[in-house]
Amino acid sequence: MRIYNTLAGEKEDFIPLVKDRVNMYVCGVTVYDNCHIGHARSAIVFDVIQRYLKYKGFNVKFVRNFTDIDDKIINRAKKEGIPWDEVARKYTEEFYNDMDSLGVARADIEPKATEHIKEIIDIVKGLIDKGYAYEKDSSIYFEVNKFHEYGKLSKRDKEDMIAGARVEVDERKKDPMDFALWKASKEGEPFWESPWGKGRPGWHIECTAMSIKHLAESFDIHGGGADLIFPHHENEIAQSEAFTGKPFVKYWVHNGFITIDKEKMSKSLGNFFTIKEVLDRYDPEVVRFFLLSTHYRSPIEFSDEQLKEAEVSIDRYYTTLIRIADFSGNGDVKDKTSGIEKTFEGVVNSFKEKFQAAMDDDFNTALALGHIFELIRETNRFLDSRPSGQKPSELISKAKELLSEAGGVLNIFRRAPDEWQSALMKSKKIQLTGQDVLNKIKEREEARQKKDWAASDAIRKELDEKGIILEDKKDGTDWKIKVG
RNA sequence: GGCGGCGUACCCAAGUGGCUAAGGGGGAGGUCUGCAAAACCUUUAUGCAGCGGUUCAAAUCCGCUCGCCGCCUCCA
Repeated sequence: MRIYNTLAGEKEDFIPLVKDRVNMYVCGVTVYDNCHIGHARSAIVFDVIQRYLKYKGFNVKFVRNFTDIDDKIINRAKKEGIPWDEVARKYTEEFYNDMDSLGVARADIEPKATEHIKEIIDIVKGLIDKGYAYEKDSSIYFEVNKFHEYGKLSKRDKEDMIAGARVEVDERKKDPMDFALWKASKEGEPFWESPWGKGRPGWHIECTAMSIKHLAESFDIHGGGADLIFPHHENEIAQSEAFTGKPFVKYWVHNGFITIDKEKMSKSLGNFFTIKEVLDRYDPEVVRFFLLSTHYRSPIEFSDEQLKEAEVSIDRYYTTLIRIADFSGNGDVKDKTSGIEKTFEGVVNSFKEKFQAAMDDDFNTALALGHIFELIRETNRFLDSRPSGQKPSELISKAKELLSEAGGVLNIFRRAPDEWQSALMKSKKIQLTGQDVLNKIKEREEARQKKDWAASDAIRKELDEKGIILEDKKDGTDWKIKVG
């Protein structure tokens, strides 16, 4: 297995610190507002990574934190006129609502910053004792100059950054690059007692405290969005390695951004969609599929067109499932082994290997989906050849299992076709009920018996305009939701 | 200004030295059908931003040019 390691700047063989075990920490969200679709990408990417590692047989311990104390939370509380911890509680709940919809599994441990104040204070104390941190006006700062490897993750040196002239000037710091480990609280702000007076933790220190506590001083994978590389993860490395004297993380994994008109989706630009807004129009599985159809490190352009394509793709899967269910095994081709069967057998037998090879190569979900659709196409092709006998039945059920297994890793393709149809009715806000449609089908069938094609086609057209497609089959007429 | 990434068909998107450049969507033609839909078949990049170079061999490595984006500030 190979993983792109931001620290190394290239793909590396994945060798966990302890054989067969993976300790993994992913930066979660700051709970001050509803999540947007960019948060969904990060959550889904690491959800799939976590699922795949478990699928491969690793004993995975997955930690994803909540930042529940921060300037943004305090500001939000002021704005809404409610207590800061009420803001955190509310948006933690919203986070769960969104992530549950999207099929993002709960992490094994989901720690909160405010539940680790003691651990944070201990680490800050330790850093002061070791000479890496200093106090100024009851706040504690990490002295970046003392940590000589500073910049090794983001690949830059201090001079470059200062030349950027965008470093915030804070008179209390010895050096503009120094960052706060502990912030003295201002009047009216939330605080915890500390050896330096009333204050609260800085942003970066919580991840050091929580990852060390729940995983170890050194662990395997640390993930998050690419925008966390600097300063957040760079600072985590500095304070963690200064504190423990050990390498902090072996593999740093970062997901790319979602863009709108080629620009990064972000709160400050205002060009974002919340998860709730998107889920109002598309089924969660569609969103998930869309996000997995591009490699996790590449930017992905958010667009209706692409979401509709994802919807069509998923529908193709469920349509094939229906065809498989309809397969009787009593085709009229008595033939032993056709060329089509040989091809199908080959695709079935090589699928798992190809799927795993794709996922083993830095979690290439886009390639994995390509293999999935090759299998779907071959399954349809084989079904079209109307095979009969036991071997075809076995091959088809094996194909079905393989699709289901791969879908399980990506956490898509988990429903029955009729559940998918119901979900589409909801997301497309179709007003008709199933019974309405059946009545129309019956009416049309009567017209068809009389060979009144005009009346028959009028009904088809009427339903089509309402988003319903009719499919005439040998033993009756089926209907489905129009996708795309 | 510093650092980094990207540019593959009409659209999306894999592919980072070597069989005929995955897969999906769209278009065109066809099979099937009362007509459709679905499915399948054929077709849609002698070429991977451009120009040079390395190599027996490059979309893939190197150099330059053009274009786009990100990070350097809270940010998934």
